[in-house]
Amino acid sequence: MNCACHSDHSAAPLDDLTGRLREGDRRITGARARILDVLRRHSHPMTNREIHGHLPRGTCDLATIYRSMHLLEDLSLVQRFDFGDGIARFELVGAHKSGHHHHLICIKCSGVVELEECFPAELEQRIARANGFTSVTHKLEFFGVCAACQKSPAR
Amino acid sequence: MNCACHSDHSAAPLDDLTGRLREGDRRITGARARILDVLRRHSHPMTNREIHGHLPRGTCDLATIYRSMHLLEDLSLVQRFDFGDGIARFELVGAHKSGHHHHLICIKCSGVVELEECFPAELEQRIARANGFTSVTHKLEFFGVCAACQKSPAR
DNA sequence: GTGTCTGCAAACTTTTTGCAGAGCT
DNA sequence: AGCTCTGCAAAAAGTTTGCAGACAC
Repeated sequence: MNCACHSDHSAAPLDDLTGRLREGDRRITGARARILDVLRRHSHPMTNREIHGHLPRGTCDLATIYRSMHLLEDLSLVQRFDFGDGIARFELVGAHKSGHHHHLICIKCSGVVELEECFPAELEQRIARANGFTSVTHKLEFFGVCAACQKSPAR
Repeated sequence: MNCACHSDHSAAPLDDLTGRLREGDRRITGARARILDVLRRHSHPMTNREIHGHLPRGTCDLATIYRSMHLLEDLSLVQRFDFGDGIARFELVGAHKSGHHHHLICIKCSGVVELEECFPAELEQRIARANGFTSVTHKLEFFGVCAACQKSPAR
């Protein structure tokens, strides 16, 4: 597999966790481990509320999840996605070979497909150069109707 | 360029306004005309708060702008964009040749460049087919550092 | 005149923040 | 023990909604 990342992705993110947290004088807490646990069991982006809902109730405050996601994002352990509804969604980095990827979302059932395809790099380069921009990246998500929802008349 | 849009966007939006509103038993009101006026003077996506700020104060309530944007969006007179910060932005359809287009946004100064380039249509087709999806569209925005901001050390 | 719109105020949602006590090392 | 983290509650910020009066046709 073509992956520019140097770390061993087969290692569970939890293994990296200790080291990465230590660097920043951060602690390994029950809440953070539990959050990563939920993310590890779901291969698609989740909202903070969804993560909260998948934790045993009373186990972790919603505010703690918001704070944890900021931290985990800074540590590059999770990636933030935006499906256009103004609600942040997070996915574990390493669940897919490369951190950068996109999604195909069903507008009926909200089902998500993880995509390998990406915006052509050399076209992005051309756009950047043509406009004098540097460090150009992109946000890209696809929306459509999945096979199942095409059949169901209602919904 | 690869643009899947079939409609003719060259007609001025205001000309369409009367007809389109009539169809739905809607009125042409001062507030709506004023909002379109502001949008016509700005070629980049604006937030509702920005639109509100550009209107003579006391002229139009923020709630009215929110309601108007929903209406104008339904009538396809305005297009909604999402720059990833959870704030809706709107741009007049017809300000650019094709309704469907994307932006290149400076992460330092928030400057916006309107782009002609689009995600390759036949690659999108392939993604749709490979996953059994139909009616596939996409949201795509680019982020980088503009020429001016590359020079200014601070900021 | 009739039905749609608007302003105002209140509610709702997502996200952030202050603070005191609990937890990790 | 020392500093970080968490829960709770309150506060931002964007957006939506109910209602009575104003306005378009």
